[in-house]
Amino acid sequence: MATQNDPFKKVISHAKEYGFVFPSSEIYDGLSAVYDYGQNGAALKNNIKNYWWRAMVQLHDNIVGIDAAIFMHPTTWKASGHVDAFNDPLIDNKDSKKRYRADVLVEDYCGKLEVKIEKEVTKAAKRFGEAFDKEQFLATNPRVVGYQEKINGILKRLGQSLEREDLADVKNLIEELEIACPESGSRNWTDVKQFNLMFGTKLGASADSAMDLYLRPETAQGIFVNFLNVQKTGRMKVPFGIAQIGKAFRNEIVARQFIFRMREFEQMEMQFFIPPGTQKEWYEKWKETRLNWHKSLGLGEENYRFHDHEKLAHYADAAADIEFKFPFGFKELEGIHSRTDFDLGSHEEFSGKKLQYFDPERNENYVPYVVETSIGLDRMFLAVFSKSLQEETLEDGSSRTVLKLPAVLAPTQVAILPLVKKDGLPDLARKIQNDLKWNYPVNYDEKDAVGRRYRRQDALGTPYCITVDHQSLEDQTVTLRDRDSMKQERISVDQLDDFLDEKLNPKHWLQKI
RNA sequence: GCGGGAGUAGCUCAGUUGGUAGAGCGUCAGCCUUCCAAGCUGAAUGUCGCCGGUUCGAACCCGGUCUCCCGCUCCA
Repeated sequence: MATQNDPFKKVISHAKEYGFVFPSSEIYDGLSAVYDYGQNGAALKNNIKNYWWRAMVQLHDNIVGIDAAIFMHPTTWKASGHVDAFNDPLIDNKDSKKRYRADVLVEDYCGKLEVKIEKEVTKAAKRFGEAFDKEQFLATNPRVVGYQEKINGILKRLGQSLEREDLADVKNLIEELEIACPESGSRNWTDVKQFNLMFGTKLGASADSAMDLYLRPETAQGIFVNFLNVQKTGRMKVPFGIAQIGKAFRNEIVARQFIFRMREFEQMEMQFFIPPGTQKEWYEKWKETRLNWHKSLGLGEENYRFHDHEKLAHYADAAADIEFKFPFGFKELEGIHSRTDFDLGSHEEFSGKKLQYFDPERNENYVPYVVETSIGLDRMFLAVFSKSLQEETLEDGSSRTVLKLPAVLAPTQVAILPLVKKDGLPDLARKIQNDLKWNYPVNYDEKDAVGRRYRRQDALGTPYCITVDHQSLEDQTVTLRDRDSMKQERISVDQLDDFLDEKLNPKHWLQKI
């Protein structure tokens, strides 16, 4: 891209220029794929969190929220499967510059051998007709047996090498098998390197007593390990949910696209514990509920779609993404996963503690199934921000930049502007500001022509501007200007609270769900 | 990590064959103003990403390095 007309580039520079998102440690040239939220970004982000928390926790009497630590006992990540699944041996082809997973290359090679076996079977089946005994053929045909032994040998060696992290041997294996790059046909490989998607760190100040830890790669496990704590102390009855907002960390090989994929990111998720066998129904229910939450913000229904996973993660029996139309296309915004009893079951196994629920209706103990909703807070921020940023051409042919944030999320919800900064107008404006600031984030501005101030507020996404003029001094009315329509109406000062409550109270927004 | 592109004021960018930086917008102070940016006056802000080399002299040439963007690779 790199053209200044690119809408995504506009998003990034607007985010910086107006105090929403800054590159991290910018005075030191920044840090790759790490960003800081500025004064307006932090406010917007908090408002998004709040909107989610209200919808999920406050409005559901069977969902509670927790805040688990980022550090967790290392065994957590064995139980969750991350230690295995987040470790990839990668190898580059020096000629084609393509990167592959080394184990996948070897497995693909074995796949080709299996195809050869299949061909032999097909040939033989034709030759022998009715009398063909497949089992016997597989066990006795020397060529087929040879192939099969080779496959078994390769996979065994691969497994052992990966087990002891003997990456040199994985490379040897690739060379011995003369595996070529599917793209270039070249056999000019780099060494195999292990990529761990989890960030490691140490607990304990002295090196010898230190314990290896990971920064959590997902927040979900903090909920699973607290399942019983919450269920018992909260007297929760299945079905119930535990929600959490928090940071997670993944050492992505490539982190890109501004705040869409960061190495440090924030998730808002809820794990819903249900009786085994009811997962299908709850999965559908949460898919719908979550989509409605998104729609309630009014960013345009056409910007959302579901993407059902065909290839499922190791823990899931159904999974879908809610995708949003970002400036760079439809991408995952939120995931809804039917996680089965994988997590709790696995933690039972590794911890030796029972993580079960006695269901009085069924009169039995079971490990609850889980349906998860997990939304990337930074992605949600980007979705809201990028969709709201608009360049409008006005009737007179001029243009304005306006950030049409959902009013309920705006960092500043009301700006108070004295028409001129004399004749006592600022005094009344300040008085109105001091009244309103108890309920809303309010901004006061008296510098420059009022039209310019409107545009400034437009760029910040402030939905309402209140202008105090000379008439205000006489009859206690002000003009109230709407960001999106640019229309103004005169309203009495003592009606402001009612008007703003109608427009800004999250209640009215959440009732649309 | 590989390949390509790029880094000059808060933003967008200019900078002619190497002679130590400019514009517009924005910001700040003030003036003028009764309702939708681009009236007036004044001001601040850059070690031209960083380090090194060539040169009397480097934003410009060379080497290295960092960061960002795009495409691969990876991705619960």
